[in-house]
Amino acid sequence: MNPLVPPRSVSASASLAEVEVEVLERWRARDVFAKSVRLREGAQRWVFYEGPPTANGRPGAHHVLSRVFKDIYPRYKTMRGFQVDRKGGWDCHGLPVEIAVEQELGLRSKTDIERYGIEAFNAKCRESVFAHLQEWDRLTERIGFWIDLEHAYRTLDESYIESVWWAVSQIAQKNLLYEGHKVVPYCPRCGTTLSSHEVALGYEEVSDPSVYVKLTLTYGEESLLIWTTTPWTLPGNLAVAVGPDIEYAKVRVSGEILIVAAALAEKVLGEGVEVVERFPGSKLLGRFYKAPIFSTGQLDGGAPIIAGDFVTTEDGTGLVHIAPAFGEDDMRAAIAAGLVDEENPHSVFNPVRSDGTYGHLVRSIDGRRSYEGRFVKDPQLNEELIEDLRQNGLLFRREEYEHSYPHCWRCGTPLIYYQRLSWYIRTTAVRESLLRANESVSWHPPHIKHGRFGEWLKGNVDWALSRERYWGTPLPVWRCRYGHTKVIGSFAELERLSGRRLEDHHRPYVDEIEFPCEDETGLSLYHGRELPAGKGVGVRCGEPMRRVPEVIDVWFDSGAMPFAQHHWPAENDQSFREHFPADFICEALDQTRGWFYSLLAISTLLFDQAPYRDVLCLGLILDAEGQKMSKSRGNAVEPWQVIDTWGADAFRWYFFTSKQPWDGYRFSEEAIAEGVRRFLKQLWSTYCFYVLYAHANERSLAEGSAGEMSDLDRWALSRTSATVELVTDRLDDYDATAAGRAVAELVDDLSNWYVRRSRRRFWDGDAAAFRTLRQCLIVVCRLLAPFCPFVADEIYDNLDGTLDSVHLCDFPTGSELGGRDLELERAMATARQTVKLGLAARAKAKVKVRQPLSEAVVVADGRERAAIERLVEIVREELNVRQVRFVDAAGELSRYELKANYRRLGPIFGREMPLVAEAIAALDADEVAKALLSGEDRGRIGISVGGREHALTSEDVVLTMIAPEGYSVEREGAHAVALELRIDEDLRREGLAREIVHAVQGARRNAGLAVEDRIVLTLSGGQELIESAAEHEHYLCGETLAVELELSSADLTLASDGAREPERADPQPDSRKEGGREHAEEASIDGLPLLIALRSVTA
RNA sequence: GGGCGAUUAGCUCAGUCGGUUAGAGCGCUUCUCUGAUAAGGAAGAGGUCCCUGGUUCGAGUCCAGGAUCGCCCA
Repeated sequence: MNPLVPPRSVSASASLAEVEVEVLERWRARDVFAKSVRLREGAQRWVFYEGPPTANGRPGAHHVLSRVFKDIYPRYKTMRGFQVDRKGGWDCHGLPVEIAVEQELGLRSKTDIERYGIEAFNAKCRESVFAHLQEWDRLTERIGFWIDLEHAYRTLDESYIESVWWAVSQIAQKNLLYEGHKVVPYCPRCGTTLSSHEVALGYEEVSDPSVYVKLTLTYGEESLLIWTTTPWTLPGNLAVAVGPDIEYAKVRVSGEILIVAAALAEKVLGEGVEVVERFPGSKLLGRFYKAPIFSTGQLDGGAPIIAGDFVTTEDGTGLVHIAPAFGEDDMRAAIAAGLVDEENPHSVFNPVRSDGTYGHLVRSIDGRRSYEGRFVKDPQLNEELIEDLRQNGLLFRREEYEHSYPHCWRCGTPLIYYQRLSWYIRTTAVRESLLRANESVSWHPPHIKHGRFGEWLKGNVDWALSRERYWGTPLPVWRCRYGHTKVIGSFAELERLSGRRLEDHHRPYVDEIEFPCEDETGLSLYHGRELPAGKGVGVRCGEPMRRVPEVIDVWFDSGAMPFAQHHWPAENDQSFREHFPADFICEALDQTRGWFYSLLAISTLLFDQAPYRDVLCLGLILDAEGQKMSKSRGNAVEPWQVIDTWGADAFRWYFFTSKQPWDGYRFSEEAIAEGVRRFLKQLWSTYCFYVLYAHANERSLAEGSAGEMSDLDRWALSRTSATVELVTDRLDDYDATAAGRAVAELVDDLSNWYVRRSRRRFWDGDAAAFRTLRQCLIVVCRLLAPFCPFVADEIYDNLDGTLDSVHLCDFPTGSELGGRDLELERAMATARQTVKLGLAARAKAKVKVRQPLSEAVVVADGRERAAIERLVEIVREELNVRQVRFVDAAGELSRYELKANYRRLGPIFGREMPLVAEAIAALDADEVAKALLSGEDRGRIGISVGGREHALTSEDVVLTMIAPEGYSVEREGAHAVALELRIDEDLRREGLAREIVHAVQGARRNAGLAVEDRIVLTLSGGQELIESAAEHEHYLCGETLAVELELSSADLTLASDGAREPERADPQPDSRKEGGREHAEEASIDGLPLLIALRSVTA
């Protein structure tokens, strides 16, 4: 078999989407993915972690985005020789699943769920998780994302849960797990806290009353002026916070002395207020004001002024009312000031009940009226509270305040920030380790590291781990009535303690497990209750332990995947160690607070190191108008539509090359179409060209003629090697964009330069040309394999096919094609530049390229001239001139313009640079050019600026050539091309012959002939045309594959009734077999009529 | 309100170490080439490099402030 002749014929108009489906079939049949991994067994590992998606929704365009980037680098690394296992994963737990089920079942609250039954509810969740699994699988395969879904980890699996439990128990052992009371967004109607994601769904612009309240100091006449937009929180007031470094002022206002931040005095109290005294906030610390504000039975007599780092002078008064039960800042400040015990939830005064109404303690300021049972966000209540303040002389002013405020996205109730008990991981204790671990990570783009992610880590707060929900990994904490707690780290341990083994450790089953408390000393979570007799230190407690009701935040699930996917440490020790840490992960930018963080936090807590080395962050996909895609807007892209129309490779190519992935995308089908047209089709067409001509020349190629390598061949190989080097460098840096664009440029050069310039040789069956193009195309396929795995494999399989798939090949190296020839690459660039100038000169003179000209005069010196001379045949043919003549700097065509080279001289002369430029411009340009270019007069030409002498070298100036009059000239930089425009008879007739050939080729095409079909040709027409044809008969026949040529200069009378309309390609494919079918058409050349009649004959 | 990013031709995007004529593709106009191409080539029109100030001999590029958009957080 001849390797130069591909087995399959191909169609230039094939549908790539259909080709892809065939390739997929081949992958399945040949088991290529598994083989590609197996092939590298024992090689150095390169580890990829799959960030698990949830399969309870349909996959969208953004999933395609992340999945193709998750695919390209593992493919690349595999081809580079690494063993890259790709274990899939599914995120199975969490609120999105629960919400979907709630909607399906028509449940509206937690009470509804509990009435329905947790067991049945969770069973529904388990089903719902994989509702769209099939579509996910289908899409994953169709876009060529190679990942092992058969052995995917699933966060709901028993083995996975056990590993998560182990992690929690480890963290507990390090004393980093605690139950704390923090302020969280809470929907009083639904009776549940909301995650930050849910909160973000419900922001609405609202107008709330805002009040300025005067609080008189316990010692002294002055009053603090505070500001709040939530009057209902005032009964929870425990303190006022000031900024210790902020300047405050005592201001006299209608007989009263008020204290406000100095910077805000005029804004709040009006211009020209009388400032009595200025002092720093630190002077207020430790003083007290009269409290409580409303009658609550707390704080008899007064409350303290404390420090708050969050206090600003942006708005308000610079004095902030502190109600620890209702604000995170408030809580932190109160803890810092020692007003509240972080460990003890009962130390916080919270006057609001869990349904959002005041408890019995809240009464009016005078204590006569009770506010018990009033809903705190009720506008009417707030008006009453304000009126109460006014009547008691505490209200300074009341305004309306417009701001965005979160509402429950399910029921629309305004949320309240509310103190709530939940379980926390003390990540703040390892903040430094987190930052250190982050330092070891390479982020793409780099600014994430110290920007978004680094900033987030610096502001780290403890991880709120628990959720008061149902469908999740149960929090493995058991507790007895005395507060002794036990954190279970394995199923075996639970079995040992309880004597029971569960098949399913989800709720509600795990909730039923009880065991006697073995605790003897642990009292850490025992709050203020008296120990019963006989339960003191050193005595076994023995009380039944029950699991706390919470489940674990799903982010902990996915963050535990490095070990939980292997069921480590219970088993697979080696597997885990071989796959930790990951070399590469890739997710969208929104994961900085999600998976990127949960992975890093858990890994740092357990192993004190980062779990990943390189992270690629992807941006968002916006629609063509720059709007975020969403189902409700109706602008979401349906991936299947794109794939069915354009193919997966086109989709992938768009994501890889249209822009840097982290910048986000403005999605448009036109952009994908352009990628197909400009790249995939161009590559495909080049490939089809090769196959077509290889088949046409099967016989001569089979004879094994070696052919002779030309400079163009050597250039193509070197040019390809250059791209290999660049692509490797860019992919190593996770820059698929630049890498892909480099491949596209190579393909463009191969198609529009190498092939175009080599057509003749392919026609003649020159084996060297075939060998070169085949080599280049195969390397292109190997370069392209990670990007467009389908088309790359299709072309490889037909052109080479040594291995079962291109994906089993090694990635190409720069040296395998014989390395670079930099001199030749430069020379070709110069030659192409010369051609460009020559074509521009032709265009300017309005002389068609088909008309030969006698001479092109090229102005070039030294290296440039040598380069063009080396490739002069290419330049000559491309410009269609009989000869190329050179003139150099000393020649008649050359005149120069002289400019200073700022880049070089700037640093030397600095501020004198303008003078230098002037001095250089004043020199005789031609003189300088001659002197410098000849290289003989180095140092002779100098300038004098500011008393300094400087000898000019050729590097110090920029010489630009000016062309003289009389030629059609184009120039750029230091070289120019002029054309001799005089056309003599000889040239004229050759031009006409070329026109005739062109017309006959058109007729061949119109007749529907194959490129290799021979013809019998009859031409009749104007005398000049026929004479030209006769003179160039050999050329004409050779070009048009005419085995017979009949010429007739008989005067043509063209049918005016259109009876002789040129025939179009015959739609019946069998017409050629019979041979001899006539085709005739008329053409007009330079105003002369020409009748072309041809008939194909069997060669 | 805070953090991060973006802003270059009608559209989509490049722009290296700061260097004096800011590029490419698409689209538009004119011309041209073609024994593979849905293509290729040449010319033309099209720019307040978001704004203001600063550093510098010199700023699309560096610094500060601001505007607009996006994301994340509050």
